[in-house]
Amino acid sequence: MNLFAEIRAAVIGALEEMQAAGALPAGLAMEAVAVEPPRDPAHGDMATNAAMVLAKPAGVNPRVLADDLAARLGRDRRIALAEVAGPGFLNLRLVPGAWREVVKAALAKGPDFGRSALGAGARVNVEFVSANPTGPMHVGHVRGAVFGDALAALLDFAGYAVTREYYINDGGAQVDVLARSAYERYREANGLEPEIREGLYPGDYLIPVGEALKAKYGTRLIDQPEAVWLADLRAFATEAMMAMIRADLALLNVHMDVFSSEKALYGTGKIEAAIAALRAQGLIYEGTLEPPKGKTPEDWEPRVQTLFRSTAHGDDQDRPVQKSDGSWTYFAPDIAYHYDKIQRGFDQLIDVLGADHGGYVKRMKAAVSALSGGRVPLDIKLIQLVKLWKNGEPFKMSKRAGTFVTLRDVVEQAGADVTRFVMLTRKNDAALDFDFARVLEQSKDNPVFYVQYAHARVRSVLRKAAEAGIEVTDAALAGVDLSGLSHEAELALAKRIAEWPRLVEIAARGHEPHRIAFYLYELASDLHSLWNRGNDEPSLRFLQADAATSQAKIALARAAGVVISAGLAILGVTPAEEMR
RNA sequence: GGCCCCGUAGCUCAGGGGAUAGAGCGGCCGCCUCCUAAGCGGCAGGUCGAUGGUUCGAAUCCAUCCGGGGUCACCA
Repeated sequence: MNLFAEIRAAVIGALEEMQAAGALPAGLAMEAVAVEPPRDPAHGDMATNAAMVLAKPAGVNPRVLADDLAARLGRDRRIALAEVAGPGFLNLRLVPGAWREVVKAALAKGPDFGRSALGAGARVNVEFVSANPTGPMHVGHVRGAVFGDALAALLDFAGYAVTREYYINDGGAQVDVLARSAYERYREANGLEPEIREGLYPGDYLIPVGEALKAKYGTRLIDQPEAVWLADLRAFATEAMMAMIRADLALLNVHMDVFSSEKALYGTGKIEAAIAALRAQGLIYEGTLEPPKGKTPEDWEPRVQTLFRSTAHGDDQDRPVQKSDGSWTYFAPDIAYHYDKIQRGFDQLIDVLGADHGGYVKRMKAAVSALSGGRVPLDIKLIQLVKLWKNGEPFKMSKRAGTFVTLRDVVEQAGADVTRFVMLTRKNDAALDFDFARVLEQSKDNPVFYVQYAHARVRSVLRKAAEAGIEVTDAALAGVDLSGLSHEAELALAKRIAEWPRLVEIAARGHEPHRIAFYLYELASDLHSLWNRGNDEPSLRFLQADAATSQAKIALARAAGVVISAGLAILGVTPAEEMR
């Protein structure tokens, strides 16, 4: 039940009546008509801009239009008052019963309250993390992992068929480096001195891989040329790294549906097929790129390469897909990978990438646009940096110096719930400060505890009520007479609950899971506020002497709890039962 | 130099065509014999980076500029 959508439908219905009555011309575009909560509650419960938006195209005085609309909406039994205000807003005040219906709906639908049909089952592929399989995940990956997972959950809740996918970059030179690094650890496991040369991965995490290689190969590979072992070790070490990465993701409660391999695109004709598809559209040609404008690199020299005419689809410059020696650039398998996603039948693609991939956005969108004939939209969400702080000091991370903060470090210190919530309490395109001291403090500085506390308070009320012999199952509460809920503080909470389905759709449309976190904070605030009103006004406490009165108030609290828990589920955070 | 992101209260950030721009922290003043005070109420604090433009209406859209960050051809 989305009350805002329902009232909007009533507004549209009234406008159509006016068209039928000849008060408005036929064929008006109604998309811009909105029904929203006004910024100032004094203006009412909902406001519509219909008169202002339609006055000009209809050629009607906005005041006349608004008055007519107000009279018609006033007959709706859910609307107590419809009045024209300000520059032409139509402010609506709903009867208390409308809000009580929302509370009932929340209790009846439970965790599914707010679930939307917005996506209409459209298939969406969310690709995220895709960390190189060369070591454990570090803090830099955490935000993208949490964001992608929450976005996927949000889209699922909004009615999309979602696939969570990880693209394994196992085709490039970095896995050769990994294999050579693992080889040195293998030699070490056999009692030899490892030669961790400059450019190899020095991390301790490869020591167990060396041991495993010894167990598998014994001493057979020692002093053998690279050509003998490179391919095998690449596969072995990559698999070991992916096992580690899966375990790291599990610590954050992130679980992928599909792992796709870059390597699997080579030698199978997939890259060739993707490039051929572009070539068929005349988008592949041999040519020489202009040097970058303004600042030409010292060693710039013109080169003839195979280029993708990405400028035909909005890019600033055409992009090479083959190097001058004929081998593929990194871009070619990426094109093939996205082509594969299109061919698997997805209606929408989303890539979650680090902000350092900004320069990559236009070319990838161009490729997807060309390969799907403009059918499949690609949204690329760039995740800004996380700056680590510890006790007010910037916490520097350097692979070389060995001060390497892993995902595991973060989760083991802060916990998955806190980590996830904090990472999601910010827009993806704004940088995020992550202060260990503050996050570990478990104080009110930390919004996750504030929201958790609200949920715990609801659970506490339910426990107390049950002890007092009041029936508080969701089924019982959903059938309770709610007419006792009439105080403005109680209705304020019900109104916030009513915003939840609308908020879900806004967040899903914009691919903005952070809106869920901010909404939950506001909902928690309303609950805490009502709770404290009970200190001064005993009639506002949830537990009353009379069981029936208690049930109505508890139904409201429980409805808030239902929404908090549904929202936290999208964020991947466990709701707290109690905070002791 | 090109492209992308950011610029809103002392600090950290929401709001991204709508009415008098919000929250947390920090500061000041209050609230526990009462469902958990990890909470609540109040006060102070703003030329929404700047200038033009579009619009009935701009923090929001467009242009230019100024700050900050990222990125820029055989690395993925």
